[in-house]
Amino acid sequence: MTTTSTERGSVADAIRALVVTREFQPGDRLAEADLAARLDVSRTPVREALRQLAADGMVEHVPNKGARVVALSPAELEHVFELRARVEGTAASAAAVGATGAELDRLDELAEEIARHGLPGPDQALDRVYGCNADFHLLLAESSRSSVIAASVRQLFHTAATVRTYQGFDEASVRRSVAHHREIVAALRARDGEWARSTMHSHLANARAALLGPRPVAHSHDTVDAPRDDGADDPAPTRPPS
Amino acid sequence: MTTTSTERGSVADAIRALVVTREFQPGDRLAEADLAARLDVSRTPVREALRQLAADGMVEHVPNKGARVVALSPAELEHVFELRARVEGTAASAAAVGATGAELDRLDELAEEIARHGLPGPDQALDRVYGCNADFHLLLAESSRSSVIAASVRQLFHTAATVRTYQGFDEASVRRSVAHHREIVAALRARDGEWARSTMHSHLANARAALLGPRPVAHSHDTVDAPRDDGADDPAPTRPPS
DNA sequence: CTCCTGACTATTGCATGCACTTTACTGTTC
DNA sequence: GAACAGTAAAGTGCATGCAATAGTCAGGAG
Repeated sequence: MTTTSTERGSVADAIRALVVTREFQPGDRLAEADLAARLDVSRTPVREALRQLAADGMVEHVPNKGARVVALSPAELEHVFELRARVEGTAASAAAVGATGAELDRLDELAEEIARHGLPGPDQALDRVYGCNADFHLLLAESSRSSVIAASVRQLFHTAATVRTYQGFDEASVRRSVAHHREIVAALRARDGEWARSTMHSHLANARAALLGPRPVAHSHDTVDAPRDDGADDPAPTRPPS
Repeated sequence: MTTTSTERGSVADAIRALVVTREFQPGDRLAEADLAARLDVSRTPVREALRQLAADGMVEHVPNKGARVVALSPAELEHVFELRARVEGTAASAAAVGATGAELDRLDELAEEIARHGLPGPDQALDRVYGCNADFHLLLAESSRSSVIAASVRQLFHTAATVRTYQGFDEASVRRSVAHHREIVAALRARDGEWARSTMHSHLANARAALLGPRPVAHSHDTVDAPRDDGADDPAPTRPPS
């Protein structure tokens, strides 16, 4: 059932997978000995991976107290989407210049796979969308030909690893999202960086709205500081008291 | 001579300091045993710190081959400044809402200290500016009240740890930069997020120009792909062949 | 002279063991 | 019954040792 060994994949990836599959939920402690036993390695590589994940923002590390899966508040999720829009928009713009033909072909494949597994139909499999979506966004970042951009995208993407793609999306949001992936590749093929950037902005605004609901209106007299989160059936991402 | 022990400060910070002081230059190998001896700890915490720094983007880690200080090409430095402008602009905007009085006071102090050590005069000490500037930008990021924003700012800032603040800046650029720090705090005190954001944009555009020279003009017939870097006397940041 | 092959060295990757900190429990005292 | 102290258990932090891999150099064949 669970992959019983690390199998040449890094320990950090294995732990990320455990978080993505909700085996560890936001706020859960990540005990080193426990992870070491699960992944069938010693505590040493586990500790290294946890430090790495902590720097990535997926895990919170407190000295002498261990690591926990980060629990993002709705306000912080808003920030994740804002930063992703800006950073991945830049990535898309740079990828319009730098992407190779092979990368564009692979992005096409991934966009189609996301469509197959995301849209209603015989092949729908929402639990398989997360991986394809991750591959799409991270490959796009690589296509920017900039290690700096790629690292920033990776960090932000992994920070939101607990947000499962398309889970809780309404169908219209899913259709828009699927269309965005295809359109981004079209923009890249046209070598139009601004087209790619703005489509990426739309893509992430759509995801934000599907997960978090309408944006809070600053000068309204109700719910000034608390963004809505209807539409998302995630467990309330309340931050554990530090 | 060198700080002979880690003294309660984390090993990662100690290694960062070695890079900032140019004891290790971009492209240099970071051998675990060597660092362990220098910092008077065993290889284990050194390895953990290197993984962390690799996730932060300051160090490049190749399996079975060890870690090297990242050498950023001029094109990647351009990307660092673009992303910093977008991400730290967002941080400044959020800090205008969230910064506490104590944080604003500390930012004021840091801005003044940067002025004292950066501007010509009896207290000028360019080598001390880096630390103050780092404190300023990282504290500003903390003031955003968002761990996500803070982590992104940290990552981008540390990625460019090899760029020494104000070294090679002409005097006009230094004066602008000093004024920017003060103006940003003024904008935060006015709780004006857009003011803070745009001043931060100017601040980083100024730093970019001082270090990298005029931006390449896309549709010019000369130097299309190679950004100028006159004005910076840094050693040519050529990327080692991978 | 060049290229290939082999062993040797240096360095990384990982497992294990011990010391110290934190936490939870239990027994005692007010 | 509640609060506190002392102790035991659990878990992290770090050092050390061994196995495995990459890099280096010497030797020999073409």
